[in-house]
Amino acid sequence: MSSEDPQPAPASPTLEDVARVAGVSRATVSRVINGIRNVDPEIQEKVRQAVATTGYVPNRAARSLVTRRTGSIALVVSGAGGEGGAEDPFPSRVFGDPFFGRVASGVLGFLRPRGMHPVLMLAETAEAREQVISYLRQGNADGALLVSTHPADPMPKLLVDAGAPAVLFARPSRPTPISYVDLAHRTGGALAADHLVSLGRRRVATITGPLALPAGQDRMAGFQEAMARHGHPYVPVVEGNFTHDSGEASMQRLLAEHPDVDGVFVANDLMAQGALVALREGGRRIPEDVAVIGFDDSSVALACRPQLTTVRQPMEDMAAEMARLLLAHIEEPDRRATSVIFEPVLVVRQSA
Amino acid sequence: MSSEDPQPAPASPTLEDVARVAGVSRATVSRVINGIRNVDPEIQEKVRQAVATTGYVPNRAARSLVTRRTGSIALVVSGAGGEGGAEDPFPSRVFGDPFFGRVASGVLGFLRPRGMHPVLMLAETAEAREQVISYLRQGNADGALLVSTHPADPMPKLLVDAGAPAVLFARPSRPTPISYVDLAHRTGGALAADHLVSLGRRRVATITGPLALPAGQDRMAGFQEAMARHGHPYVPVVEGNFTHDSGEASMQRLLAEHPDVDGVFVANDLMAQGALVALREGGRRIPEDVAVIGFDDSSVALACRPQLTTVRQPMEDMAAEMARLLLAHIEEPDRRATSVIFEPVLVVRQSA
DNA sequence: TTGAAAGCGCTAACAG
DNA sequence: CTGTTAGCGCTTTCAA
Repeated sequence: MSSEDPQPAPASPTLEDVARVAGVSRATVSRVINGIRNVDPEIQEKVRQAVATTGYVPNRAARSLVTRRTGSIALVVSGAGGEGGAEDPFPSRVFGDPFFGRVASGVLGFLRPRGMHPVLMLAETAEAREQVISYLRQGNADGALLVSTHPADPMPKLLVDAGAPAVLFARPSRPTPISYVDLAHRTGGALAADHLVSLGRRRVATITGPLALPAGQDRMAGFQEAMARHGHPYVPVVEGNFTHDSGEASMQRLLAEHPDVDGVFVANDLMAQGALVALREGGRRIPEDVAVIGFDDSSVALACRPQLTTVRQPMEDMAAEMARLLLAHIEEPDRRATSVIFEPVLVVRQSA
Repeated sequence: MSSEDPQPAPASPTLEDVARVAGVSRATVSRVINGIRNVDPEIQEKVRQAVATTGYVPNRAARSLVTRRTGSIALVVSGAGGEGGAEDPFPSRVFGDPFFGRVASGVLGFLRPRGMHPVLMLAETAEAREQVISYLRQGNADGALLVSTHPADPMPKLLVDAGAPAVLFARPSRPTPISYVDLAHRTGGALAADHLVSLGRRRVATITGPLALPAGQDRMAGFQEAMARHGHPYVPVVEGNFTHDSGEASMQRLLAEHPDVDGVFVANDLMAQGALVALREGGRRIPEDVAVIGFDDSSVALACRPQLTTVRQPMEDMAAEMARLLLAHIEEPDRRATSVIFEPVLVVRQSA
């Protein structure tokens, strides 16, 4: 009541301490803490008191050791590539992409209420990939969520071989027995085509993503097929790589080769932003002269002038679904690989 | 040599297994694995062999339990706010900001070679903040890196009170005995002023960040002071909030109130991008009619047309320094709080 | 230089 | 419904 005894080491209290204070056994305290029934309500109350007065928090390492669960999952962003130069801009590039933010946000939203946490990892070199696998094998994380940025990414196979629970964002380029969440990219492309046609555009073209990527292929194919259905079997195509600059360059090429183009479907918003720049420099008014449709509905769609009409990918929902699937795989290790496909929707703004 | 015996459960090998194969004790294997000297080279070799043949990887939970180290650190992005609506866009917003990507990238670059990993956490509500503290107390992470987005953020104090090793990005608004890494914002503002003056601009204005934030204050003050030194004691000011939209709106106001403005210093690139839009709509040519200088040198600076002249903040280096400081605090718990201030540099492009 | 043994803090049978 | 008893896999004195 007067002075504090100098505690030599305020080592955090353990189950043992709580048990002593509550006058019960460690096991009982453990039961109360883990919400296992079959504990006398009165004793439960006494334990809760003791927890409060001691300021007890369970030690996760000790718990993990026996439960073989960590409550963490790895959130892996992978590329391909063997070595990667000393000054590889890969990390900045990928985390800087608004894409990643939405994935992180969706994952966190699902994981957090469940007391789980994502550990950020990069897997862009062979060494980094080994590190991820080893991390999982050490039991640092219960499973992995993988966002792959390269068609030749060896990571999916490595995860399968390691027997680690895992879920991919997007279908792997090579068939792999692994769960994934994806978007109906073809439908997205078709949505864009239908809208351009309904706007009366007839001389349309498309700037695609990397065609080695299923998403790149499918957005283009969906667009072409729908245009064909509308009686336009031939659509000029320029392949981009999803960056702002490639969008600008591709649009310049398109303009040079097809100066009369009146509508463009661009496979992501970042490239569409670049395309807008090229169009303006080419003296085109948007959407009067050329209508532009992007893809993703990322934050840049709103930053564009005019604001981008775009095919929305519900990234947060997709990411949450990935987390949900992963937890299911963790609960039930022999679960079969599943895929969940989301439907895109067209968001009409000012560019088309 | 012919067929594989069906292993009932290929439970991962333990130290015990390796010891048996190598014909030594657990303790010796442990020593070899942890690189402790005083082990006979021959035995070392034998152990290494055994590790290889068994495919052993140390179990981190077991190790943590005794070492009291996890090899993880929390990377916390915090706001303020008590509750946060059901559909709080905070997570998307913050992770979508190119800012966050660069921090993550810098942190990862430093941590990875040291075998440590960041766990992503959000702390935007009272509940979430408690979760972070509890996470640290449970020994899930050895310390925390905090990126605060709000001047009234209670997180710094909570961390100090919890006695957790922690390092902040940016000086806390309220004096707090905690280490942080920051930028010489005043110098940055001065750099912008000097450049505008050297360009012959005399009717300059500034769009600031939130003035409740030290960074917002300091960038403005540095700019004003330098302008005063150049003989321009009065500079029109409009306060923005670091978003694209607020940049656009602020510029519109500036244009209405000071139609003859010929130079603007905008406190971040995102707002500068918005300002560019407003200027173009106002019929101004950039940089001929109005020179614009941004701040950060984020990816949007390059996406702007014309490309933004901007004050570069070496985010990746700053983030790496945060990680370095944090590890120092973890190694040496009684270490005094330190601050490290980085110098900004002006990156001249086309907008000024 | 090496081994034996004692835990780290917790959960999970198994009795009672 | 509660307590006793084994460990989980590792590091780390302490002896030898």
